[in-house]
Amino acid sequence: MAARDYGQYSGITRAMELVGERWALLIVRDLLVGPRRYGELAAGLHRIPSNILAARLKELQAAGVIRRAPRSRVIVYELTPYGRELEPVVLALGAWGFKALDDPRPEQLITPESMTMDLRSAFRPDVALELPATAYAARLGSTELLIRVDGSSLDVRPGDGPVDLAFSSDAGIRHLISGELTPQHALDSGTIEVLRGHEHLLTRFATTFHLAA
Amino acid sequence: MAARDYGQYSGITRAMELVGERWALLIVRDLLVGPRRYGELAAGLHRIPSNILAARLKELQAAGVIRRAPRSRVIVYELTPYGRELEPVVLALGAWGFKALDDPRPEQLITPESMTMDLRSAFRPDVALELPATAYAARLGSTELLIRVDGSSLDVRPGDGPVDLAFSSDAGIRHLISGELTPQHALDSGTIEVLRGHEHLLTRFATTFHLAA
DNA sequence: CCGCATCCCATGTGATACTG
DNA sequence: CAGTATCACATGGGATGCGG
Repeated sequence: MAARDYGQYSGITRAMELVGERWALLIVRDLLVGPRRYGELAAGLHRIPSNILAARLKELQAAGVIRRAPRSRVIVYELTPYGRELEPVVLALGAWGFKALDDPRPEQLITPESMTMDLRSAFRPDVALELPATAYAARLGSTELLIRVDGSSLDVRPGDGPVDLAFSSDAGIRHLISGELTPQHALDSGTIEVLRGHEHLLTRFATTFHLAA
Repeated sequence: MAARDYGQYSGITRAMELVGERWALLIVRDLLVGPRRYGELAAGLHRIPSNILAARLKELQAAGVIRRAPRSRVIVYELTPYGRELEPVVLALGAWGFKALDDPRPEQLITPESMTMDLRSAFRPDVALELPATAYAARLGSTELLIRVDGSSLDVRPGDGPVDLAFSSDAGIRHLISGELTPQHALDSGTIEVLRGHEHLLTRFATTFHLAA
């Protein structure tokens, strides 16, 4: 149960002891989107065995990363302030791993939480600041997200609504975000289909969410 | 041998599949300091079993994170350009874990590589830019580092030399870096002993290397 | 000697079943 | 719904061997 230690006294080894075990940072990732119940975490990480989820939740509590909060008679897990300080770590990992994505295999799912954090990883606040506030609705597979960019702030949540640009896409959208695919090519190839709004807003999207190689 | 996957299509899960296994990011950390031979890696990560080190090196090569390079008739491992892009991840993890350090246990070692990366984690380029170029020599336990700050750039390497301030310290230096301890208190309590140079340069050190809580 | 490979055992993980 | 219990198995840890 105790996190095996590395026999070194350093910041990185300490971090690995606290959140380095399998699944731990994915739990943190999902909790960065918002507080979640046990069942919601299990659903978002659909391959995690329940005993492992239970074990990780205990370890992360002991490490001071998460806490159980009673919200209106149900138990939810949420990050502590210290746990929330893992956001730069998760975003950096997401940005790095995003570039190594290849075509999705059929059994690989996209959850609202994972897609939200991927968008946060790719978000460029400095670029967004120069652009007018814009709302997007994006659909990948079965997950629909409402993406609101206003100044340098980003808000992502599940669902749909009145937006400036609504589009659906397949996983090829990663090439748009990495700059390997122009918005026009993404449209021509059918990777992205605009449902509502002006196509030219896709360029704004691609500059707002961008991970250079 | 194949990294077990998480069944999700996202940047973070991809990253965890590539570098999420035990010891992997510590190997990356040490290689961020510079190319290393097999034996040097094994020495720097003194608790790693040799079979695990060999397995990780193969996996990291397959992942495109590291490569074997022949240097003057010996084999060294070094990061690929893509592997070097893990630096923000390692620094963020180091900065986060550093704050969770408590007193070192007797079996915990400080290696030149771990200390170098901890210093890089705490380095404030924007602060350093406003200060005159300064060279420090720091000793913690048996590791001696020569730390050169010039403008916004930082150079750390093992050894000693002519510096503006030379000091030795125990692990209590973490309180100086986190701001819980003033330079004066660090000196008074014996946590830090100035060997050469002016004591007031310790304040400069503490503002250059700082991790706010 | 360095750079691994092999062996064996302890531990962590995964799948499933089960309970308050 | 929120976990526990159980058991088979994969991985990690430590010692040792071995070829170039």
